[in-house]
Amino acid sequence: MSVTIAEYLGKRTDVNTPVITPIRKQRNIPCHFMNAPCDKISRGDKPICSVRKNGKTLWIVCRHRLCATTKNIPLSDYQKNILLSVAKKVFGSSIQPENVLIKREAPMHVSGRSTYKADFVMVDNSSNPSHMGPRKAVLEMQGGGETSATGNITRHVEAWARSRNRSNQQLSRLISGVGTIETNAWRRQQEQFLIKGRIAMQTGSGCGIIFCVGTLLYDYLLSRTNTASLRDLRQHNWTLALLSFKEKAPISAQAAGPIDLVLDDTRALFTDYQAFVRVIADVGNPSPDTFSGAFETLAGRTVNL
DNA sequence: TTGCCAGGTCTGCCCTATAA
DNA sequence: TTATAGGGCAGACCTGGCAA
Repeated sequence: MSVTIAEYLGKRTDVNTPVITPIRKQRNIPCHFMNAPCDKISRGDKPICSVRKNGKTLWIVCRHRLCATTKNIPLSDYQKNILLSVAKKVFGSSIQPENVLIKREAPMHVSGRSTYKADFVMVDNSSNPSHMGPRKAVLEMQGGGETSATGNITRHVEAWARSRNRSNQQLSRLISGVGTIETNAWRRQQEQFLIKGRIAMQTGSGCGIIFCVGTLLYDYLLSRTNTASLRDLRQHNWTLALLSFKEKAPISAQAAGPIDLVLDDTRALFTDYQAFVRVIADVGNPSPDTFSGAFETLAGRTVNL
């Protein structure tokens, strides 16, 4: 397993120029994707936005890369474009920006004192909606997640920063022993997906949930579930949309700067939320050997069942 | 009303354990 | 060696409570 660094502080590494400059820990270095400083730099981490699994498929490793949810700062043009592309996909391509309502980190109340937060709540506020799906939706964004052996990435970046003959090519070399952890990303999202989706369904008709992920996470989810039984409700009253963002163009055709992300038409699922939850829960098979064989009693004796 | 603080949520970083 | 699974930790950010 290996990865390459795809973006460093909003700059793709697979172009030779301009040569990327290493950034040391400091505050107020702007993030390319939101109207706020890069918080990785401010806390002393390396400003890696995304990596490529085995040098190929993009895996986002910064929470702000796909679409930052931070409140009380103006949405950047980049965020607006991402959110509008989602709105067009779920509410219809004719929807206008002024009819897309957004709430960031919206509280979602569960029993007891606990409160979950929806990354976004998105509302179609147009007077004559041109779609059959929900007009209000919880929107969760998870472009990627963690990698294993992050220390290897840190050491790789530090060696690049120390190098006298520093180049983008050196920064984007394969880092071995590092893998993407789709399992962890899904593990952490699963609880929120179940609870926030449930809240959306209970809130009333016209509410749905949209889950935006990256290519690797989309493929991981579908490989773990039997979605063949799910009805395609794209043109009907879907309550769950699973969408995937991918790179816009082949790497060679890209200019310097950030990697463009677009929704992947080949990776999109519109279906019934409850049916999808059943499919998720239905991955287990009977396992009689788990409940038989050698056991130990609390007194220290071995018992075979 | 304002400012401070504690606590909660979310998520990336780093690590270990285990099995194939 | 690689893939998978999971735990501890830290930082950013937000909310609610409380005192001034």
